Amino acid sequence: MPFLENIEYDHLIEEFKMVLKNNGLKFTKQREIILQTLYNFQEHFLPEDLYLLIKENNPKSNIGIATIYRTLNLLEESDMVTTISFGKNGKKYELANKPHHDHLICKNCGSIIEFEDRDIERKQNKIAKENGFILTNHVMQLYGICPNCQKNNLNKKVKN
Amino acid sequence: MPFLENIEYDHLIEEFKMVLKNNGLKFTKQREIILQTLYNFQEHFLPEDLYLLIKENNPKSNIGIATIYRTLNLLEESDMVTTISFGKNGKKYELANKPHHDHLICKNCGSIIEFEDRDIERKQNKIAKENGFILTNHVMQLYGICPNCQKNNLNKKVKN
DNA sequence: CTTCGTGCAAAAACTTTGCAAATTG
DNA sequence: CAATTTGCAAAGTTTTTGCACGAAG
Repeated sequence: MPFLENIEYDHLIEEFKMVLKNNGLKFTKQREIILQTLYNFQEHFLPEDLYLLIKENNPKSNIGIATIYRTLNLLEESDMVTTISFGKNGKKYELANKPHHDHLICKNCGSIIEFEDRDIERKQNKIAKENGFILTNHVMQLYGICPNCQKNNLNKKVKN
Repeated sequence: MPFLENIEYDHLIEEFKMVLKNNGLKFTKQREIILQTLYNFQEHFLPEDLYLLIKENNPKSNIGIATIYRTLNLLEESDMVTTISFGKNGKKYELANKPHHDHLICKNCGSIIEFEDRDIERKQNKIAKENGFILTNHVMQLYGICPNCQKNNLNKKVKN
């Protein structure tokens, strides 16, 4: 059994159980598998992706796509997952448990560098405050060409 | 006739015509109205919003929703509009011709406030430079609860 | 005139919902 | 046990597509 002694994961499950308890909801096998899968694969999932991955990794669990949707909505409402939309692909879900990070993304090769900057975060909080917002999270992605790709060209479907 | 001597708008149209010409496409009345509406209202539109607004402002044009979708996709592929996708509200489109700005988004009602911050931009450039990236653009979205939704206590369906 | 674009309606894709049976607390 | 959850299928939504006619170049 993998991940048996994973404190971080255990903590995540506890947090989930707490959300459920506070809302009179139940901790089911399906909800556990979904959270576990989000944790183990640490990816950005479309509901469909998650559904297929779970089908593959837990063949006997037979989770319906409706349950995936219901659980992702629940996790989103309780801020346990965040959503990002990368271009045309629609909304993708990822666990919100990791320490916050931003992304520097190469438009050519797709490589990603994660970074964190306290000054920017402070400024963001200030801006939110000035607008009366209670800030819950943010997304910051810087797009460009990485050092490796600076000699290459990229193609466009539609020419400008 | 409003907007008759608007150089900025004229430039936008020229840019659009260039994209069309470069791709062997045609400059139609419908495409013009869509671009004009995006320009005049400077909002974040769902396809449906745009459709209804155009129906209201250009009753005789009778543009179909399919044309809205097709044109928005075309504009997106040619980088003339950008999109934001959030929550149940789906993907919103806005013209990309305005000076760069970032977004403060209410997770509850989906309302969007634009802002711009030179300090953050400077810091972003610095980070890119430190990593050897040539920066082309960025996306920064701050998510939270807007003053109005805080007041109405609508902000949490699920308790943590 | 030739090619592309459009509206319409139908189809596809995506998401939610009603329900009876199963599971959880 | 009572209450919630589930899978399924059906019902909503949203977005795309096929087609015949109209418009643009």
